[in-house]
Amino acid sequence: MKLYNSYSQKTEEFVPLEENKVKMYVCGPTVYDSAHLGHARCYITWDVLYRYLKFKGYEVTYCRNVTDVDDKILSKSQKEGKTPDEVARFYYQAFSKSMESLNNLKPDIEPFATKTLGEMIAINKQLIEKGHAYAVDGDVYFRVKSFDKYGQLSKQPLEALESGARVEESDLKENPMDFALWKHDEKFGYKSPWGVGRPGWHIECSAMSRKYLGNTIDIHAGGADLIFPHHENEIAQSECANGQQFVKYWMHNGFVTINKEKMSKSLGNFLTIDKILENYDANAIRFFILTNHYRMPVEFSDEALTAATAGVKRLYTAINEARKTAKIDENLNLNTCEEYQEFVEAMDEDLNTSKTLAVLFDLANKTNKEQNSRNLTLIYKISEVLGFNFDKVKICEEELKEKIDVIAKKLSADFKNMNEILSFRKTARDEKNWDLADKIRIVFDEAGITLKDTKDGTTWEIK
RNA sequence: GGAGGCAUGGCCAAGUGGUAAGGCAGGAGCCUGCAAAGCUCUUAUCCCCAGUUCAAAUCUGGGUGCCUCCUCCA
Repeated sequence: MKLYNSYSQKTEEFVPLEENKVKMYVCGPTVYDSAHLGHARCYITWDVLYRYLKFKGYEVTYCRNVTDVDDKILSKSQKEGKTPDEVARFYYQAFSKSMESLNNLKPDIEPFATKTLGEMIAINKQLIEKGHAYAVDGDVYFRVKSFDKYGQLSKQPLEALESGARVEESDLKENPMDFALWKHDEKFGYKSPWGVGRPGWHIECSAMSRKYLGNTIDIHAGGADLIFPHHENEIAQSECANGQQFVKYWMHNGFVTINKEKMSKSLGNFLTIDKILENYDANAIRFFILTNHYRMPVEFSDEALTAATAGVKRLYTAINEARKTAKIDENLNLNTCEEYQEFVEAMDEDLNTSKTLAVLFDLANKTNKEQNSRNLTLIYKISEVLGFNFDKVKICEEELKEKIDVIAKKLSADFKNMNEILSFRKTARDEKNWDLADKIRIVFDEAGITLKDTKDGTTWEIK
C-alpha cells in the first residue's frame, strides 16, 4: 500500500514500524463551536483510512485528541457565562454526535488535553533540560534555533519565517519564531513548575501521542492547514524531547472550499454538519467527499450534494433490491473477485476513493442485472469499508402512521395502514381506473413516498 | 515577498508516456396503462505556446488563471 507522505512530498510504500500494527494519530477538534463541513471532510477521510487499514488486517490503534483548553473556549465561556469545562463538554458531545451521524467510527482512544497535563509538563521539563526550551516569567518557550530540522515539514526556510515575522512580538522570547509551550495564566491556569499557566496549543499533541502511542508513530494526520505551524512545532518538540523520529508518515487532507475559498470559521463561510444533514443524508456527504482525492480541494455546492445524493441512491437501490432475493455471503472469498482486487488496487494507491466509487457503480450495474449473492456481497462489503451505511433505513412507526393519516385525509378515506391503501389502489388499477391510481401515487409522492409498480405488485419507499 | 498545489466533456471527477474510468445532468431506445426504478446506446483530445519522443492529458521550459500556507483554523 502506498501513501503520500507530506514530509518527503512523495508517495511511499507503507511499512508499519511494527509488523501488522499501525499507530495512527489524528488531530482532533478544539471544542468551542459546532463542527462544519471542513471537519466532516477531514474526519471522514481518516475514518476511511482507519477502516481500510483494519480491513487489510492491521491491528490499528487510532488516537484522536480533543482540545479542551484553548483561548477560544475561554472567550466562549465568558460570552455565555459558563465555565470553560461546560463549554468544552457541550461541544464535545455535539461533535461526537455529528461524527456518529456521519457514520465515522469512534477512535480507539480519544484523550482530552486537560487530562494529559502531567505528560505535557514532563515534556517541557525535558526540553528545558536539554536546552531546547527556556522558562521566562511563568512562560515556557521552545527555542526554534536549537532544532536544525525546523521547517522541514512545511518546507519553510528559516530566514523566510523570520522575515515573514507575523508572529507575535514578545519581549520574553529570545527569538520571534520561538513558540509557547506553556503560558502564564493565573485565572484559568493549572499548577506547573513554572507557576500557574496553560499549555501551548502544540504541546498537547506531542504529549498525547507519546502517552498513548509511543515515541514514534506510524501515521499522523490532519488538515493541511495544520502543517504550519502546528505539525512543524510538534515535530520540534517531540523529536527534541524524545531524541528520535516522531512520525513516519505525515498525511494531510485538502480543504472544503465554497465559492473557491477555503471554508473556515474565521471567514465565516462555513456550513455546519448538522445543517447539511437537514437537507442531505450522511451517505451523500460521504459520497461527495470521496469523489475527490483526499488531498485535493473539494468545492461545496448544492448541485454537488444533489449529484452525490443521486449517486448514493443508485447504489442504495441496487443493494436494497438485491437484498430482496439474495443474501450477503460472509464466507465469500473476496480475493478471488476481480472487482475486489480493483478496489484494493485503487485504495492502495494513496486512497484513490474516486476510483473505488467507479468499482461500486460497476457492481451496482452487475447487481441490477443479476441479483446474486456474490454481487450483493461485494457491493455491500466495499461500501462498508468506505463507511457507507446502506442498511435499510427503518422509518419509525409513528412517522409512517402520520404519513398514512395525511394520505388518507387527502384521499378522503379512512385508511388504517399501508396495505389498505395499496390494495385499494390495486383495485383501481385492476379496473383500469388510471386517474384514481395516478392520483393516489401523486398523493404518496407529496407525502414523501415513492410508489413503484412492478410486475410483482406495487412497492413503496421513502424518498 | 517566500513555500506548496490545481487547470480534463454542461457540472463533478479518475487517469504521470501509447491514442481519455466513473458519477450527475441531457438525448435515443427497451420495459411500463402511465410513471418510478432498471437495462442498452449516446456527447471530450485534456488552459495557451514552444520543446523532448516513434508516441504526451501525462515529461521539460515559458505563459495565463485560480487556490492554500507563511496568524487561530480540519
